[in-house]
Amino acid sequence: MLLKQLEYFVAVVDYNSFTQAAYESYISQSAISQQIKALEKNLGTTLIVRENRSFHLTPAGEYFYQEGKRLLDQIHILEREMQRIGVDNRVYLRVGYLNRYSGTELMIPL
Amino acid sequence: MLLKQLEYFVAVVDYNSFTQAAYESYISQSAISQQIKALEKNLGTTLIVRENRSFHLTPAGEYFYQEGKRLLDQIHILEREMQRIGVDNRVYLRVGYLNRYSGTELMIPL
DNA sequence: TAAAAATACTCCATAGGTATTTTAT
DNA sequence: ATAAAATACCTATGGAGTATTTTTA
Repeated sequence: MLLKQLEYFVAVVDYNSFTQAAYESYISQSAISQQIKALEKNLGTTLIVRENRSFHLTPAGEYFYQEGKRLLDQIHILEREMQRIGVDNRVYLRVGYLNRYSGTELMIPL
Repeated sequence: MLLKQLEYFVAVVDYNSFTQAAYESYISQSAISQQIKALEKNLGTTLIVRENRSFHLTPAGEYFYQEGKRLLDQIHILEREMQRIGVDNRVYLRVGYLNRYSGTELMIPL
C-alpha cells in the first residue's frame, strides 16, 4: 500500500467525490480513479461501491477510512516533527518530578 | 515520505547494517543506501551519522525509529485486517455489556 | 585485502497525464 | 446537455539493479 493512495482515498471520502478529491490533491481525476482501484486491488477488498452517479463505502471501506485517517494524521505529525527537529536540531525531553520528591539530584547548586 | 523508505530505515537500524538490511529486504545494498539518503533529504534531517565503517543514529534518528516502527506496526496490522475482511467479507463488532445491566434490550424472546 | 557504504550509470515499472467513452441525470 | 467516473493509451519520474570506487579495519 502506498501512502499516497491512502491520502487519495481519504480525500475521496471527505469530499464525497473523485473529481473534487483530485482537484484538492492537485492531480487528475483519472489518476485518483486509477489509484483507488489499485488500492482496492492491493488490499484485496472493495472499499467503494460505485452507483449511478455517486457512491458509498463498504463496511471494509468505512473501517479503512477511520483507521487510515488516524494513521495518516499520526504520520503527518511525525513528518512535521521531523522537519522541526531538522531546523532546531534538538529533540525535546519532557521532565517531570514527583510532588513528594525529597532527593537532592534536582537541586540547584549554591 | 514513502512507506518503503521507513521500512528500509527500520531494517537498517534493526540489523545495524545497510548490507544486511538490504539482504533481508530483498533489494540491493545500493538501493537501501539511496533510499535512506532520499528519506533524510525528504525529512530534512540527518538520521544516521556515518562513521568509519559503521554508524550510529542522531537524536532525530532515534526518535524517528521509535515512532516510525510503531506506525509501521499499526499499518501492517491494518493491512492484514483488510486482507481478512476481503476474504471474510465481514467486519467484527465487539459487544460488551455491563455486569449490573438490568434492561430488557438484550433478552432473548421466549 | 576484505568488507561495508557511497557513487555513477542505466533500465524499466508505474504513477500520472490527456483524451475519450460511458452512464445517468 | 451536463457532469462524474471509468478506460485507453502514452509519457516520464524515480525506484532499483550492476558495476565500480572509496575508505578503514
